[in-house]
Amino acid sequence: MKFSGEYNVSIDLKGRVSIPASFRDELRHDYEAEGLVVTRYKKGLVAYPPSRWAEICENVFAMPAGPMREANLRNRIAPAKECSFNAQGRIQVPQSLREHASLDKDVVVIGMFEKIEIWSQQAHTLIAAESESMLDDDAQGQADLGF
Amino acid sequence: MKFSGEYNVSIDLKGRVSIPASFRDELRHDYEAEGLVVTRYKKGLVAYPPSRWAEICENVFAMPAGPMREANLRNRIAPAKECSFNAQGRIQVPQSLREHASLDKDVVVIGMFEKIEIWSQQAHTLIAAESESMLDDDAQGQADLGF
DNA sequence: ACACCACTTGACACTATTTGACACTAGGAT
DNA sequence: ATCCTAGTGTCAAATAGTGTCAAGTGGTGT
Repeated sequence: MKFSGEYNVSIDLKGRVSIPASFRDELRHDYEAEGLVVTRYKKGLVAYPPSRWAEICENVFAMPAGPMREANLRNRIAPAKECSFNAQGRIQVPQSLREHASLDKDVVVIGMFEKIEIWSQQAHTLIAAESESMLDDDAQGQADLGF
Repeated sequence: MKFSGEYNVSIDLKGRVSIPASFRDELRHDYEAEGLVVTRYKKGLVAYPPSRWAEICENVFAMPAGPMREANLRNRIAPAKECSFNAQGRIQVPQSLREHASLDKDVVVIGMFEKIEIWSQQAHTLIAAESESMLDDDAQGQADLGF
């Protein structure tokens, strides 16, 4: 049922991140993929099944030339790397992406249905707090949604 | 799979820049080239496989005489230099180009499909932050693209 | 509560790639 | 002619990435 759940995982000393088994199963069964395409996203990273990624690329390539297209190419498409799982279910995240997301030891991996987000624990705490206060401020919206 | 990925590389004390092995492989296999043509581009540099560069030159030469053609000749075609790899996979970037892009110690090399961009770390941080804030401000656009 | 099992993590050895260093060459200026 | 600077070729050290093993961890079912 798509990627979901929040996992604290660790990164080994060479920069490999363990991807939870449930996500790997999901990928194998629903996408027939043995890897993920990882790229920058805000102060963290996102990962997509390769087939999803191909669609996104199409969309970006189809944009009219201009600063928006440039920005997407430079900050999303260009830094992306396809990473495959090793025997233990880890992916090697390239150094530049690790640095971008300040991944050092503890990382949080979150299933977001179509995509998977990867954050440093600090960054995740921050963004989660931000989101929480947005929700707090919108009690009506929450109620309307049925929460 | 064309050039892609973002790499932090360093420049040696004589002005040679290491080109990532993956780009060199790509060049060898898809372009049968052992070097790159480097030229100015905004506040940084771009590098093209020689065969691509030849096409670009054709296009510029074919332009009708006028200030636009002049500008392209002066700022893109004229400063270009074909650089070949040394045994360690480095290219010697001419001084004038190094100065133009303020390359001193840490440089960022980015695969942009048909071309490769080369920035000083500072310049890249700047331009990436700019692009990121553009993307942030256009949440709808990002969603439409599938991100 | 216990034993079991699957998953995650740390570690290590090995390979590939990148980097710093140094000696050497060519060309320009004095 | 000689000095100085910029560039070249090459070596070897350092760093980064890969594959794999085995110990740890947490969850499951009985």
